[in-house]
Amino acid sequence: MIARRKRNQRGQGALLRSELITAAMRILDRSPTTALSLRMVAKEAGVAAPSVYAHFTDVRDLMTEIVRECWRQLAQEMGDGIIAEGTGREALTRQLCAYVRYAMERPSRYQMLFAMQPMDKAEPHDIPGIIQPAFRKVRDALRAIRDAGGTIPGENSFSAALLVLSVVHGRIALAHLAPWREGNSAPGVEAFVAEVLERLLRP
Amino acid sequence: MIARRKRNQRGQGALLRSELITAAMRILDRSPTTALSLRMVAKEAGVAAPSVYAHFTDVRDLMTEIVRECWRQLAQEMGDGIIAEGTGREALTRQLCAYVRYAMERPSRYQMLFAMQPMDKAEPHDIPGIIQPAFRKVRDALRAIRDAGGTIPGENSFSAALLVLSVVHGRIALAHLAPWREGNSAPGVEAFVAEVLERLLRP
DNA sequence: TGTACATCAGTGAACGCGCGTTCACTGATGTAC
DNA sequence: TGTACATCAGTGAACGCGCGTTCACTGATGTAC
Repeated sequence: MIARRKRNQRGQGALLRSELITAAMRILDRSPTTALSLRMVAKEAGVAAPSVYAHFTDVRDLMTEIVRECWRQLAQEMGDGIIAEGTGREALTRQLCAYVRYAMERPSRYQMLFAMQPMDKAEPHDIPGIIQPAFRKVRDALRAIRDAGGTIPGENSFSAALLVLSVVHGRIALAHLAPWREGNSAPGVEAFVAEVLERLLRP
Repeated sequence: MIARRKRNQRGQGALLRSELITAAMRILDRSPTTALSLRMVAKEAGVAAPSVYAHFTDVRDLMTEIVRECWRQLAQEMGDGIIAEGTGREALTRQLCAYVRYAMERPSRYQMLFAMQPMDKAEPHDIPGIIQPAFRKVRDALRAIRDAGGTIPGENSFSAALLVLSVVHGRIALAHLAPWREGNSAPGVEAFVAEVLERLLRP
């Protein structure tokens, strides 16, 4: 049983918002599913279901913010990888290995990233905005490689990043379908990515 | 309203099984969602919910067979592409274009392929078996290219196929996140794949 | 040729469940006088 | 310093819904005699 939560102090009501999101992360890390619900998240946070409405307009808003948080975390772990010194190519490799590790160690969180249905054309959608933190990191690394005189696979850093992320995500998705197969472990996929990168950055 | 279906003749009860699966396909083609339910499928087939149990042990069995059918169709469309004559490389390109077209024109069906959660380790799972029809087609085409003296990207046709399918699936998944963006249309993705293939098959 | 019966394909009602959302509320905490 | 009051964070009960699954059943169709 989840312990009943102590209510926030006056003026600190907004804290519940982030507590709800981290509760969602705990659920995702614990179970191999993408099927989150508002009630599950509220329960995990130790709060009654209606309390969610003080911080999110509806269940879709909640889910969107959870996905956004997943992308933000992924981008951050990719960023952490790049802080260490090294050439552009090494930096890119570290970045993508961080990406693969995130995806393989937290499969449910990763699957959330791509589970979002594109919304109605009528209402404003900013899936690109949600994805950008991670995409930009790869594009910038490729740009650095090109500016240092290296070869990148594509006309510009944008299309090169699209290719690189396609192959990395595609490989991860296939690995997730059959995680028990040899080669589909985290190190297996990392090795695959390193090898492909080597091939793609060859002049 | 779905018309109430005429019951099958005696001895033809098994027909309902395939009718249920094609009903599921109709739902997927009509709506941009992967959230199928047993009751939705039964209703679309013009049948009461309990009737499903004569042909599938439970909802999971039904869903598994629906996914299997999606893979089978995909493999078939890829096969149709290869019947025409041409070099191995042309055949592979046509095959992958068929793959891309299937994914872009029937996004919900395509998303089903990857929405299956890997099942409990305890029970037998044959996701690889489900995927194989499509995977083998690509591997065989690559094998033919190599046997004809061409270069393939990887030590053997299996790892080359893994690379090729990774990049194709990855690109499609990214396109599906933002289908309204230029370049994420079916022809845009087909062009991307053709370009990448050209690069990967270069000696 | 007629009729009783077995089989088969499928139904209708019901179950308990979790879902998103609403509403009026509670009770602690700070503020004004 | 004491007290009335407003605000704030969150609750409990209820709603209607669709879900998967069960059960006893119905009614058409073929078969045996």
